[in-house]
Amino acid sequence: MSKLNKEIADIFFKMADALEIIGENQFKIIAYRKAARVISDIPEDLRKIYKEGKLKDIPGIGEGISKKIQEYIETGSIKKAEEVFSKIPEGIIPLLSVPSLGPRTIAVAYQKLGVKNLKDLKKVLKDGSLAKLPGMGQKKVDNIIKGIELWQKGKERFLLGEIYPVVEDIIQELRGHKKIMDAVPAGSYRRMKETVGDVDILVATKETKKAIDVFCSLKGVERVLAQGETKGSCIFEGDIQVDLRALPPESFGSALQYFTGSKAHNVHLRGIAKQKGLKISEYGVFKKDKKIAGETEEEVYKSIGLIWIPPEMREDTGEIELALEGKLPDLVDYDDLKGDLHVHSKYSDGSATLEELAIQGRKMGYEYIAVCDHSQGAKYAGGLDLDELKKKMDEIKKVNAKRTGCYLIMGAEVDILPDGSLDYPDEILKEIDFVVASVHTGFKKDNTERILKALENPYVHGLSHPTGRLLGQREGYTLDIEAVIDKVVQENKLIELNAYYERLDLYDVYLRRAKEKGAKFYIGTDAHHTGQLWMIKLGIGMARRGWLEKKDVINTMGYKQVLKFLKSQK
DNA sequence: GCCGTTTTCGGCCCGACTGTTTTCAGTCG
Repeated sequence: MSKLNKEIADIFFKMADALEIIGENQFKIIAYRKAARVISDIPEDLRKIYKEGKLKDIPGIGEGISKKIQEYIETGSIKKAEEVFSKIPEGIIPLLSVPSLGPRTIAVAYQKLGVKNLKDLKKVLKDGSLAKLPGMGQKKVDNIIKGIELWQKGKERFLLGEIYPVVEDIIQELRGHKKIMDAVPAGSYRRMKETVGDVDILVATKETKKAIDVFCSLKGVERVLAQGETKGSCIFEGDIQVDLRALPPESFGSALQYFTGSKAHNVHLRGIAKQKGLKISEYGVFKKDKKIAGETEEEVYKSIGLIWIPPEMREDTGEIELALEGKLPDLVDYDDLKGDLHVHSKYSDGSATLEELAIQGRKMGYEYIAVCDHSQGAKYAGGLDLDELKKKMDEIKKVNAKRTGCYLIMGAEVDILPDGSLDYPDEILKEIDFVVASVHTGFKKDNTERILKALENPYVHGLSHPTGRLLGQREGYTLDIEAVIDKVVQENKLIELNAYYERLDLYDVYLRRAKEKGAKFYIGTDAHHTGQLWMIKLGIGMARRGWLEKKDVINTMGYKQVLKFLKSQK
């Protein structure tokens, strides 16, 4: 997302929050949130769209908001927004995310008790003054106090890759139980979002209470928070909260659809249902009082005239319109990949030998793994000098000749130097079967020119972790991503979808953009030991979020075909 | 504030639960 888009989206998000506290019309608030979300999802700079006079073509942006965008582009601020923000203190807006505390209560606390921030709020909770106000009471106050504790403890979301193995284990265990007919994770986890708040799992069962009891006594459970008839909630190792909902099979599909979200996707679906005189809830699709669907997700979608939409696409960014026409993309699937195209070995900073990688690759059902170790300048990561490079080439030939594992492809992750040249001379690059280039230094500067130049090198196949982001640690480096994508396409190069759990780079918004522009992709885990190769699943999830199809991802080719393809690129 | 095969005005997504009440407002997912 461009810097401008982010600034404007942030203002609209904040406006929605502020208007909520002020008590503005609910639908106006929804409109601002929708506009903010849509803007966050647009890869092109709003300035460009504005100049083309096409702001109002963006769904969710009409007369009022387009004028405000124009005002921001021309003057750097929005009068209406400043006016709204001046009405309420800065410190109370974040309080909206405290569980059990909503905009109405915040407004009352501000107006009647002068609460301006978290500190003030804690005071009026403690001294009993909030409890005395009409409509309030001790129980409400207690819940808010608990809410604040929860909020302060668990502000950050988990990275998908941190919780993925834990959740997969839970799912396997639940599925193994005879009273449980099916167990499926829902929510942002199922949509494969790169960060996840808490995890919702749904089970289909005729004995809901029993299923909840099974869940609450799983081996990984550290603490049981709630254990009722249809819902259970536990803290698992690593402070991961998992909620379980047990449902009868006849409403499993509608519940799964409902709890998978996203919220925006569901709101849109309900609008369509309503137009048709139908009603969707977690219990099913209803025509008047008659239930017409609910057992499977497929029939829920079908009942309102859509084909089933893969969970990773359910963000209301155009997938519903396509599903109405029956024209969804045929997404790359979790078992489509024939190999991993970015792995490190002991030669640089990985821990596995070449043979170990080959053997593990075969176990995973791969035809090949590309071993892309660091280049000579990357001293911090044990980059290979020219002698080591030669040695590695020989060893790869030997391992491949033995056929004990999958094939290894001789690769290198070559540093892009500050001037845009590469960290091996061309006559060496020429000998390497798969050359990916990446930036590992100089994050503060604008890296566009440097990357564009590197992409002109005839021996480079692809660009690795293009934005350089590290989730929860740093934003990507400054980069004109549109220019980079254009260059990749123009030079017939590949873009990496780096599946390492902290990277997931490129990510959904830009993947879609790059696909639209005709780019091709490879997926690599950037694994540094064999225990990280499973992360390919995170990469495929992200690919699906970016609407990539099998034909867009070269890892779907077999060994010979992929080698041929790489040769054809030079 | 957005939007349009019942509409340029009058709609805009649904149900459960909780806590405060005695018919409902607020919060959540």
